[in-house]
Amino acid sequence: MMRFLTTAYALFMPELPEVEVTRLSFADRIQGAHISHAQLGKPLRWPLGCEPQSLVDQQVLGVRRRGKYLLLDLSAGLLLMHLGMSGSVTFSIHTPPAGKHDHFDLVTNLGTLRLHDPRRFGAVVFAPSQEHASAQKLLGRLGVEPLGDFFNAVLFHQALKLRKTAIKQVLLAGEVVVGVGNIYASEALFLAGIRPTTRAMRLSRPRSDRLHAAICDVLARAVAKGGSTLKDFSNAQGESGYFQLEAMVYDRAGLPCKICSNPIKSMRQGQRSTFFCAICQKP
DNA sequence: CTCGACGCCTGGACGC
DNA sequence: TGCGTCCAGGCGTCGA
Repeated sequence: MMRFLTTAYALFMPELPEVEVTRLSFADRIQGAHISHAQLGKPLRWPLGCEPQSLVDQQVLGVRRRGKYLLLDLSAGLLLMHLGMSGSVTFSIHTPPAGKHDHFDLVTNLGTLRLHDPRRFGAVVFAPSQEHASAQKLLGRLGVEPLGDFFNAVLFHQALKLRKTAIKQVLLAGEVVVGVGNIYASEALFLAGIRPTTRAMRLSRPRSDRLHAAICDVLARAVAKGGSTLKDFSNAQGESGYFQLEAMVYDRAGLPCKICSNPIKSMRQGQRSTFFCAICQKP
């Protein structure tokens, strides 16, 4: 994790907590703003879905989050933003010239919302409404919010019983629960003592309960930590600091487990790196 | 239907 | 120094 903390903030992988903290960093300040200009840079993951000009004169009614999507409610539609794996968003009174990796500006009377994304896996998509096909294509299959009221142990276990795939893949797929990316999936499974390769349907109710609790715990702690990071940045013009909990297993291959000292193992699952402790995490 | 593989994109690490 | 190669990954898409 230190490697990430010492490298460029822009290469930090935004998972749900980072997106939520980003939202918190500007949601209040942009509410009610009138859009005066919208500008695209290089192509992002998906096309905007409208001419930037058609965003002008709309009002920003509020900012919500669904999974890793930021949802800006506009007076005539919905603007979906995704940070991909290298994106960051700032909301600032000032509008400095766009840099090499600044690919979207939403200029309003209250400030400029800017997406900075070196790898351009991120996206900004406009949909006439949340129910519109262009929005539902992205939001329609998302699972429950892990920090919301509907993420409960009973339903979680029921959903897992229907999946034959490895539990880590199920978490990453986002169809049962959203927002758990590659880092927090490894971390939550470690906290729950579950081997990432264990098939979801094989998890007993008690183990499923432990995973449910671990997901809630790791994400809530990360949001809290991000919130405190945010406070430190609040005198700046809304830069959202990236942050991460100190990892127990992620990116620690070969290093001693912080619980049992056995070397952390790494493997590939579905083209993704997975880290686990073979002693602390049972199949 | 489910499941796994692929590709998009760039910067940093690393080898020669 | 400079170049080539590999790697990181969210998630839609495609093929089996």
